[in-house]
Amino acid sequence: MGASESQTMPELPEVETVARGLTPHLKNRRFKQVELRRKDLRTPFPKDFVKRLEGAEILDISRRAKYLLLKLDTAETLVIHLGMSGTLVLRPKGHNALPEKHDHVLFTLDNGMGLVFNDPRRFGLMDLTGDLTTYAPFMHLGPEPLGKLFNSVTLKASLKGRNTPIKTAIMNQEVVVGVGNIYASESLFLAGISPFRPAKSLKDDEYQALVSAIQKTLKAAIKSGGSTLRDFVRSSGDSGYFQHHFKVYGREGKPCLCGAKSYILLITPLIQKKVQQGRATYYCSNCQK
DNA sequence: CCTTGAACCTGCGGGC
DNA sequence: TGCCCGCAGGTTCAAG
Repeated sequence: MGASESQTMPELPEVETVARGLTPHLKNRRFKQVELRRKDLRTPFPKDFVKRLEGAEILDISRRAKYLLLKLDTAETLVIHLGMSGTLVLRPKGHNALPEKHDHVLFTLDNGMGLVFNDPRRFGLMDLTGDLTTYAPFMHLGPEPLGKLFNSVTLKASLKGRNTPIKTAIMNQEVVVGVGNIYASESLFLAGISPFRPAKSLKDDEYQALVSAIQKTLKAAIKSGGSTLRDFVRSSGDSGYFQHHFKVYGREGKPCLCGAKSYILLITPLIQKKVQQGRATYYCSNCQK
């Protein structure tokens, strides 16, 4: 039937879902051919990019922060960031369709399958590195939100003295990785914390509530992505995985789910939207203090 | 060091 | 219908 595809929108759960979805198709395959259809994305492709990839075997597919990592048998790792609008699309063997608009990189695997990187806004990037432990773009990344290094103690410590709004703070990849504009709003709503509070001003139990909320939100989104993946085939026209069950994001003017359950309030609280640091924040002023 | 705002780029939808 | 504006899920850099 249709092409086998990887559809993504790029916060941690989406990148994680892509990594998991690509794994059965890419693991232990080799890049037979790589074609660049332009010389750069957000950054230039590294020197000899094609030459360094062609013939290499993909040993493992993983994720760090919002980056996809393809470990190769050449002692290098292909680093891919999807930016705001990047997608990786798998094409079945024999699928000889002409490249579409914004198809920037065409990979052909040794079994004939294709992998296409499409990115209209070109905020994505691809790079190759031999040593991730000294890879400059990763040196200042904060802890993985689902790892042991992310907890109320470490979060509080990293936000000490910070007056920046807590919503902005948790989107800072040096504080914790993977949380983007959607899940920042969602997590703060779940934690009952106002996005406008200074980052340093939370009480200990609030840092704990926020850590738990971030983890719960991201885990649920990953689970949702995985269940929607359905063997990695996406019907065309589908707008994406997770649009459906956001509690606050994109719901400006709609009734808050918590408030709607209240028998005490005479009016139903509505979700509000405000711009913080140039990004839309959605929240309920009744539920979040 | 901390914080904010702008820049990068294209497409889409709403308002007039 | 067409044009203009604002907005979009990320990251980086400059300036205050």
